[in-house]
Amino acid sequence: MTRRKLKSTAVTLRDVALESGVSPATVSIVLNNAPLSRYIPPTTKDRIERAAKKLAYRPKVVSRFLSAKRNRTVGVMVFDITDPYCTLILRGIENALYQASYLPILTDVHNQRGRFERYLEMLLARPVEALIVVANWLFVDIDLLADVEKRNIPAVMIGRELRSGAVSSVMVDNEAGAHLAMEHLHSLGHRKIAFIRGPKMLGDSSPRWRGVRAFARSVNLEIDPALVLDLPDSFDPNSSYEGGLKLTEEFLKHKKRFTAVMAFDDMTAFGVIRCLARAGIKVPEDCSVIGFDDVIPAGLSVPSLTTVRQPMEALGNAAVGIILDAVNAAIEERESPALHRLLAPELVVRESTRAVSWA
Amino acid sequence: MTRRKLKSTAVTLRDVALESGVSPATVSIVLNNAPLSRYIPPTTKDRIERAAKKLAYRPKVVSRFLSAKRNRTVGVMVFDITDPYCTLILRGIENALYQASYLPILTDVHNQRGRFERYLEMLLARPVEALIVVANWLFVDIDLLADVEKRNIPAVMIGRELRSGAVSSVMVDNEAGAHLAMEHLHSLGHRKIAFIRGPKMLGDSSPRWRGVRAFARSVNLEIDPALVLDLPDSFDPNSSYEGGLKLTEEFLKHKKRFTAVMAFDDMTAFGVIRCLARAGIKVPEDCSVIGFDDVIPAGLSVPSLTTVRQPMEALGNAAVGIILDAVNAAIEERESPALHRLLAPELVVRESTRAVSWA
DNA sequence: TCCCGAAGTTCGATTTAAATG
DNA sequence: GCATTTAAATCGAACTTCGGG
Repeated sequence: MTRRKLKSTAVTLRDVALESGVSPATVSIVLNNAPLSRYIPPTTKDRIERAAKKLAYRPKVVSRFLSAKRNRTVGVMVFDITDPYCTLILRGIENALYQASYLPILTDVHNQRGRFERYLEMLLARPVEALIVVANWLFVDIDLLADVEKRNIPAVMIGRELRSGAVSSVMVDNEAGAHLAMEHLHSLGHRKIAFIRGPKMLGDSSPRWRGVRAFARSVNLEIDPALVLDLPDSFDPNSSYEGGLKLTEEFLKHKKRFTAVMAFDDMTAFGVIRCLARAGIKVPEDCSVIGFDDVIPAGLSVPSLTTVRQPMEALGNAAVGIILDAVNAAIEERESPALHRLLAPELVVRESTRAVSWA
Repeated sequence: MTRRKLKSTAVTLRDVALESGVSPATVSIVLNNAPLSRYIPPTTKDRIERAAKKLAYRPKVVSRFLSAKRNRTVGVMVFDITDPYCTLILRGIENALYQASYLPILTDVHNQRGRFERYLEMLLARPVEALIVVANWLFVDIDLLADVEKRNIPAVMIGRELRSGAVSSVMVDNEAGAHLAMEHLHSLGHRKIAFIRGPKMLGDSSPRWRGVRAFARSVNLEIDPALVLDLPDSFDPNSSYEGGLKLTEEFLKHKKRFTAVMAFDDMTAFGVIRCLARAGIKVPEDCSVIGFDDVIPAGLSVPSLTTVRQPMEALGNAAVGIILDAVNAAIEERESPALHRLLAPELVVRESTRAVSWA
């Protein structure tokens, strides 16, 4: 049988009523265990329940929450689903939503502003009960504020902060993370460290650099300006890999000696390692490399990557907690201020870093 | 301002009507550019349009498509969103859906049967117009057939075929892919090839092996049974990486000489490379390794991985095409048979394979 | 007193038939 | 009779009220 019957066969409350020989009202009362169901005899209840089961009846959520103005759906926007960073956050979001019996509508913005706007409209038009945005780039701004705030839809951003406004945020503590990385390299004896900083556009970049400088100051480590380069601003998803590659070439060209590279993120670190490999420089024997994020490939590559882990599932989780609280607050007519949470990163030591050889 | 107004502010047609001083009907007519709008003077139109803009009015999809029994939403189920294989397919699905102004509800089954069932219920209860399932494991079976077919919801599976039933499928041509891989290794002079086959449970495994044997026969290549091992059946997402690692150890223990390894998929290949590296065997100098899938890390690792690319975005695209056709067919009360499409794979030559050294 | 069911309500956008000037 | 506008019915499905038996 590969044919499809033409008549729609969605099972409705009425069907269950017909099947069990009672009225829709009775079915509703029994199935929802409403107060009135006290008066309904067990035999009838049983009959109804079996009929519902037999027909695989599920109340449609749109109808059910018609008057409650709810639909147990939240909109999720990611900047690039192809980016493993997004993937792990998504896992955290999905998991938390599942616990709460919510479903996510997923939209992938492809790092394009136009796409972001169109998707935002589509999500608001559903409408969704709340919005979670995983965004590192900054094109998410006035629009989010204007439209979302006007409609009072709880919103939270992961990975970026939007001070001023009703939009909450959840982020990793970038400064602490950079501190962790520096501490690790320093404890391995590295003193000549090259840095590939993030693009200036990126909100993560400056706190990480702050963390680096703070640590350097605290141990009297000198940072050679010639060994500091910035990833270019770019919307190309592969840009940090390419950037790591090219900027490492720069370092090598200048003939400045360094024993370790601190990359802005894991993708950059992969680019760095690739470039060093080409130049015949072995990681970690000749040079240590540390990343940031702990994206899935980090543990798989050869050598596996030492990195600072963002608690990505926890980020997703926290975001869901925030918006669900806000949704409940709105229902109970309570106020709910925008929240801004910082989550602690964690150092993951693998193979790409090693103590400097004094030979 | 971090406070949230208490009154719900969903803007409705009525609000626009109030704002512009006309009736809801007029607003609807103007905003939809309905035939009747011919008679409405530009001044009124303008007033309405400005009011709509000012209030950021968006017609709710559920209301709009109430009579049409549609909601422009499809359910997407993936077995593990953390798997880069899923990620690229998702990109294809998302893209095609976007073109058609549909939105996906994403569910991640975590390779767990119970989760699959619960999610299936939730999606059917929405309801969604159609269902796309990215599944390699086989727990998707009778249930999908029973419930989905009962409700006449168009469904398509990516990566697995469910002959018998109304469920369509889209897959890569595994046999052709294996053939491609073998041809490549053979042309590089490899004759002693070790094989790590997929888990028996997996639908992909047997056609790939068929492709291997067909090619071997065609060039009179002998396959040493001692150099053929199977990945264990497992639901652990990391299992193929671990499997590649362990099975390669087996090969090395047996002291059988081989110059190339054909891994079931890229993750397995990463495990293989890791194991070889530990044993001091260089890839590709001492041994070539080829994968299957072309997941994102494949191009990033050192050495980058030669592999057989599944056209994953195209898979997602094709799936969307199929279910959208089916949805339209249902609306027009046409029949629509289940479709089964095979897409061609592509060889991607990178660094992990090299001609055998005859030295 | 206890149980049931017909009829009406809910959401918001569209559509129709009719009412204005 | 014509150009504009609108009140009211409709859609789907679950839920709720109220009165009858």
